[in-house]
Amino acid sequence: MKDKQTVLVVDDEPKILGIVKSYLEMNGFKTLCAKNAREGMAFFEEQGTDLILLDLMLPDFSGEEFCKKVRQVSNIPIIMITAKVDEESIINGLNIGADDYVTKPFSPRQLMARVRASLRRNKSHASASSNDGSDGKKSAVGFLSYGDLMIDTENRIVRKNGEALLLTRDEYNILTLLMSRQAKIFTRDEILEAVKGDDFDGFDRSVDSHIKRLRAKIGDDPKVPKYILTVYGMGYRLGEAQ
Amino acid sequence: MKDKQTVLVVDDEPKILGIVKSYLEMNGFKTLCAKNAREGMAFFEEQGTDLILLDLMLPDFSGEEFCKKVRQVSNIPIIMITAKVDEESIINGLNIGADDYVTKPFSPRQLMARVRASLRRNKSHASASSNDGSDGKKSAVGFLSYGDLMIDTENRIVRKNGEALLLTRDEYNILTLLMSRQAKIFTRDEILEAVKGDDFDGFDRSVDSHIKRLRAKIGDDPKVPKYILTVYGMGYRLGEAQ
DNA sequence: TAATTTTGACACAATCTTGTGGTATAATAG
DNA sequence: CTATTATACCACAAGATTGTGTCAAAATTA
Repeated sequence: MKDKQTVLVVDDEPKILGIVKSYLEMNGFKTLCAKNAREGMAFFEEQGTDLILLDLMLPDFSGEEFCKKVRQVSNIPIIMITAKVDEESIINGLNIGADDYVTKPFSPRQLMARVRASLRRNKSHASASSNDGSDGKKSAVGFLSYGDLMIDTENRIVRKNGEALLLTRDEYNILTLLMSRQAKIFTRDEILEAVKGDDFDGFDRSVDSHIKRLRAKIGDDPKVPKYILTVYGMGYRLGEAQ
Repeated sequence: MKDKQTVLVVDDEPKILGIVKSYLEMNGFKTLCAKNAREGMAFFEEQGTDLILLDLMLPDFSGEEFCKKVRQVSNIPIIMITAKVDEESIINGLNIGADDYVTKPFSPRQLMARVRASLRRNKSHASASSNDGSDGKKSAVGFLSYGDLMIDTENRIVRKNGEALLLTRDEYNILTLLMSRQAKIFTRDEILEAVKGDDFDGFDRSVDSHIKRLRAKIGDDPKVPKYILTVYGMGYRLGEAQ
């Protein structure tokens, strides 16, 4: 079903190169390792890759230039690797054409998540991706729907009976999460992880606040919810009242 | 349906040990606590664990050595606990074979998320889980069925003739337990242990209450039960009247 | 910087769930 | 058949969980 995807890693620290390589390969990717920009360019031009992991601090010429050069001929995802302190370069990097970044030190989990996300995002642009909907109703690519709710995921617009709702970022993300797997019960932790990332250290109850606001906006009565159901002791899920 | 998974925590700070322990146990894990590497090795060798949480700064021999030793014989996930500043050791740790890390201070959520993610990842590599169905009917993964009852274990939905039943958490867990091994007689103690954990200190009688409520919800007449049978002097089991 | 929006926390009320005692009923043993 | 033991049932209290209003902190925008 799929050929192994290739990731080019450009970093001058051999340690990081080694770690990243081994984790990528553990996760089924083919890797090309370059210890400087020149080498990286060579790989990129000769072999072709599906994604580039790029340290911005390189010995020969800068990651920025590398990034620019690649962007002149290709749209493949580029993920920067930077030190956390260096916010300036992050902003700059994103400006120049990188798709995402990870800050050192990063966990394998984090890295793989970013890599997969970038590849997914890129794929969906390149080729019509299937809707992945697990046995749900068929729907057009880029749309999620449930009842009279419809989400245009491409443009982040939520409509109820055609009328656009003004959702905040988190509200939108939560609703999209629930809609993406309509039967599944999402625990508060899962919701927080999906929406805020796994280093959020607030309370579970903030999810309740979001759900409250969401329900209000989509016109769902908490006593008799039609959309967002509470599963006592577990979490929330989308579905019809049972 | 599931044995409790065991996590070995190796840390010389009693405070952290205590906190981690309590959160793990709250989340349904069995924990082994070791305050130094030697103790940890002993636990690992004698008891076997599913995951190790390892502080890299240990009094006797270093976490690195510990990690290496474990890696010589096992692939179980190892998550490092490190101080935030110590980037060097993080990189080093990942190099040596740790799977992930959390930096102090960490939130319980974060910790649990990492633990679960690591276990999930490891499991999917290790073995395809089977349906375990003891000579029962074949069924799709994620479903249990008996008569006109069906449980979608993925989404925690119980249906009778297609109609969803509203079960509480404990009711659901008990029913799932009984359904998971249809012929087996479960004693009240077994039921309590499976549902409430082994530190529950209530009475057996509460199981009766649950059974009563369950029977009412699934439409089972206690005088002539079709689903949940009482085995006098023993407990309960699923099955047809004898 | 100021104004506005968004978000997280908290307290309290409302709701749901569960454990328990007491008693009635049923099953078993003698 | 009676005594004994086990289970069913009920009502209610205790305990958990969730909903909501409010407010302050944080983020965003002007």
